Amino acid sequence: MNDLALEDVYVYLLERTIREIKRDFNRRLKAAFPGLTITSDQWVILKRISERESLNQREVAAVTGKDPASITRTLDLLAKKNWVERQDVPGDRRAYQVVLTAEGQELVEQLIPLAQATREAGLANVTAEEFESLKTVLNKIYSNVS
Amino acid sequence: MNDLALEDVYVYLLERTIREIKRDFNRRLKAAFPGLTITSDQWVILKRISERESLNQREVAAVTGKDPASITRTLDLLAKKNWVERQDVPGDRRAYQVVLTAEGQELVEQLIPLAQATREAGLANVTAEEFESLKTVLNKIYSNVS
DNA sequence: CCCATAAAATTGATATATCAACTATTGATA
DNA sequence: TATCAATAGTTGATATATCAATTTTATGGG
Repeated sequence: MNDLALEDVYVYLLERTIREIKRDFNRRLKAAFPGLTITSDQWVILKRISERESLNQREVAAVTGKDPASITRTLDLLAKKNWVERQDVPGDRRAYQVVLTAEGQELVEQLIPLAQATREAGLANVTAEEFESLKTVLNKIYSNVS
Repeated sequence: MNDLALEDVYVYLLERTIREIKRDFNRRLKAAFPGLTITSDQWVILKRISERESLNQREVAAVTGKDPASITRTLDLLAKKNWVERQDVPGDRRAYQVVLTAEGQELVEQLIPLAQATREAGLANVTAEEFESLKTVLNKIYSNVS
């Protein structure tokens, strides 16, 4: 990082990219569903929950790549909005099963096209090879530093 | 994002990578300088300031890719630790010039090798072509969503 | 069966991000 | 030159991340 041009500071590029992706998602959200307040982080959690029969918070953390502590707090928000519910797990009183409410289900269905469009817009003109390379490099870096 | 395998959710890959890079930096920091408490975000700001003769907070925001509001608050922390100083700008009473203190200078000098090592470790076994491709794709995505 | 240890979730402290509102100042222009 | 828009910075509200500590419950080995 010693006097590198900004474009060679890959952490900077990564952060900038993520920031803009999230901003893009929020913009689209606001345009398509004015009045709806959901963050992209909340969306990811809802979406991942919707993909499973049942999962506990630990698993939500795993499938979203987030910290269990963050999950606890974000689920509180999502529960307050009546999009998710914590249910007791038979046989393990430490854990909760996290499920979408009917309202949460409906919301996810509504937002899926927007999420897909956002993804496609982000990857427009990125070739399949480039995308593969992106994944390869990110995985390399990830395992290098893990 | 519709039922994509996790590894194809590139936002997930990006976030995961950044998170682990920062964690790696913090681990190395703690190992090499136990007792020193500086976050990787603070480090980036210090380093960027050290590279210029003088810059105002707006410019600090620009060269770090961070929000002016975040810069204000992080500079407060850095000033409290006596690593940076806000100086009046002659001719513009709205702005501050941000400079490192002697102590801040020294700290930056000390940490540069660690930052370089962290960078190199992260990019180990990433080829030059792969790195170029990474930059290309991130820039493409960035401009797609901006 | 007991106990040590692990696991699931929560909480607290702190740092950062985002966006909007706000203050103070500057600059452009009518 | 009076005014109004733009700029630099701060602040408030809210969301999220991280790490450590804590609580409650499970579990495996003796």
